[in-house]
Amino acid sequence: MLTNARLVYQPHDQVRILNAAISRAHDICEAANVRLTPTREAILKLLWQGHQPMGAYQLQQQLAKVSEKPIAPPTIYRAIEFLIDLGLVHRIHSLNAYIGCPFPSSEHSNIFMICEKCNTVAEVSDKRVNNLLEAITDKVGFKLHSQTIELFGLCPNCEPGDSDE
Amino acid sequence: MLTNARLVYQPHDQVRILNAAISRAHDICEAANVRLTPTREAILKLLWQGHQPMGAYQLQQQLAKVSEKPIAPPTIYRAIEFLIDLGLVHRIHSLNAYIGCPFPSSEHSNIFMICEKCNTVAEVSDKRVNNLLEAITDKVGFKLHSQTIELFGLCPNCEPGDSDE
DNA sequence: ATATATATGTAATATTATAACATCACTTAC
DNA sequence: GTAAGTGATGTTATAATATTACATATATAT
Repeated sequence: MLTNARLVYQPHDQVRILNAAISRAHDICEAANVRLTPTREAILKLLWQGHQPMGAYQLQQQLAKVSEKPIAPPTIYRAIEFLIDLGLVHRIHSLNAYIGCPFPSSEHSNIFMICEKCNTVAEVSDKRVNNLLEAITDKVGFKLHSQTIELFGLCPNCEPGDSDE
Repeated sequence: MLTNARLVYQPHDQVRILNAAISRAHDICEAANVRLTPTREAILKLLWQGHQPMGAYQLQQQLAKVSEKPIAPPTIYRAIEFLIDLGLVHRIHSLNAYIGCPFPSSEHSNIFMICEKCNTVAEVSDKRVNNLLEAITDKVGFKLHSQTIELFGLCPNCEPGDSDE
C-alpha cells in the first residue's frame, strides 16, 4: 500500500518537500524528452502546495498574483493536460479540480481521499483494490482499462473523535 | 455481488422492464411522500432507457421531442437532483452525465462500468470493495462517508476477444 | 541562420450548472 | 369550496468549467 497520507495529514517541511518534488519532475520531463516550462512548473507547484485540489480558474487567479501577464484558460488547460499525461497531476472528477500526484512515475491506480471539511486530498494506491476490481469486472465480462476512485469523508485532523496516528 | 450487467449487456424486453421500474419508482415516491411528476417521470424514463448516461442538456433535447413546451435547464437539474436524492438516478462524475439506478431503494455503494466504445454503463455493488476501502481508509485515519467508483473499459459486446456470458 | 517542432497568446464560444424571483398547481384546513 | 401554505415549475440571467481555431513566439536541431 502506497500512500501520502502522513505527508498530507501531518506537519512537514513544505519547502524542502516541494523542492525535491520539483526536482524529480524535472528529471521525469528530461527522461521523457519534454519541457517543464515556467508556466507548467508554476502550475505544478500550486497543485503540490497544500495538498488541496484547485480548479483551472483558481489556478489562473493564483498565477496572476505571481506572473506579470495574465494567463488565459487555454494555456492553463494545456499545462494541466501536459502534467496529467506525465502522471505529475491527477484530475479529481467529482470536484472538477486538479491535484499534484505524490508518487509520479510509479505505475499505480489511485484512490483519492477527499476531506469534506478541510478539502485536503490524500492519495493511496493498493494492489488489492485493483485485483478485486479486476475479479469483479472479469466475472461480468467487462475488460477493465482504467479507473477513478474518489472517497469522501473526514481526514484525521477533521475527525472529531480521536486525532491519533 | 449485485449487478445489472446481464440486463445491460444482453437483449431483453425493454418495455416490460421499464414499466416495472417506473411502477417501482412510483411506489418509492409514495412511500417517501413525494411526487413523481410527469417531468420527473419523463426524465427518469430517459435515464433508464438504453443504459446510457445522458447529460442535462441531452435530456432537454430529448424532452423537447416529446413535450410541447421546451423545458429549461433549472427544471432539468431540479428533477435530476430529486431523482438522485431518492436513489433512482446516479451521477457519473467523469462524464458529467446521469444514469438510472437499476436497484434503487437497496442501500448500496456503486461501481460503474463505463464502456469506452458503446458508452453503456452497468452497475455493480460488492460488499468486498466497501470492506476493503474501509480497511484502507481506517489504516490512515480517514473516516469514510461515501464513494465514487467509475471504471472504464470495454463491455462484453465491444470486447473483440470473446463475446460469451 | 534557418527550418521544424513545440509552446503560448488571443478571441470567441461551447458546455455544464446555478441563482433569483415569479407563477402555477397541488394539498390541507377551515 | 375557498384561502393559506407548500411544493413544483417557468423565466431570465449568469456563473463556472472547458474547448476550438488560428496567430504568434520560443526553443531545438541541422
